[in-house]
Amino acid sequence: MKEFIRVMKALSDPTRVKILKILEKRLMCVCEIQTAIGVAQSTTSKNLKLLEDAGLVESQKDGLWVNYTLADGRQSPYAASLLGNLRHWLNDEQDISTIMGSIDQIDRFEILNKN
Amino acid sequence: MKEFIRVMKALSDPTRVKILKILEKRLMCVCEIQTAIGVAQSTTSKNLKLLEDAGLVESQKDGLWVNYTLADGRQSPYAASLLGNLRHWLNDEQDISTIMGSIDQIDRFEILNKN
DNA sequence: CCTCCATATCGGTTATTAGGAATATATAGA
DNA sequence: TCTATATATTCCTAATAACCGATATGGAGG
Repeated sequence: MKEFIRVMKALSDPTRVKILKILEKRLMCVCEIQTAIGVAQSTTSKNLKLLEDAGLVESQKDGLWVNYTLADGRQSPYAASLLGNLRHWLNDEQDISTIMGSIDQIDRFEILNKN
Repeated sequence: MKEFIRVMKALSDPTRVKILKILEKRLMCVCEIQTAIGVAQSTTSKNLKLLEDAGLVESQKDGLWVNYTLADGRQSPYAASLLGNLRHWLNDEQDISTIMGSIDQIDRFEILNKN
């Protein structure tokens, strides 16, 4: 039950759903994701942690970067099923398609974090 | 997006998931559901409203009773898909199977609301 | 060792949510 | 019309969640 609830909770926030949708396109580091969805770095990081705990995304360190991808679904059947559904869902949403269209212009080497 | 989020939010609470699981067995009125899951009447009613707004359950008045059933899915494709998945999911959970096993002993004509 | 940079974590604030008790609504029956 | 009953709604409280700014962590390079 807890595992199921964790997945549903992770999916019940627009910011996190947006993250999952852009990761359908390609692997991204935290700062690229942050740029794409437009929230603070700490918020991005925390949301990614929630998604990872739910088995929806996976991370891999690469030097200073941490690259996130959609999970392969081995950790949670609920996550696997929902990730599959999400591929067809929400693609027509204005919100989502705008963000997904902007991804090609996002490049980690051009991102400077302003503090 | 809002529709999707509503469904996910509705599914991210154990009490509401329990309600959906017992409705897989049969149509039930509010007081039967309340008895099955063991929360206050107002809580039951409120959770049913959330489930109905998400397109996961439907209600029909029958005199004083209001009977709830799982929705047919016409209102929301997200709800339809998740309801389908839920049928196979969580059946082995201790929590769930106990509640589902108790349903046969619940009868609206034997329920007295103690205030 | 010192600094820079990407990411993670902490602290605090505000908004949302779940729950119960009490009250309101509506239907059925005397 | 009066009463009893099932459900919905309101009000309040406690717990949870989302967000940001600030700080901590840890790898890379000088």
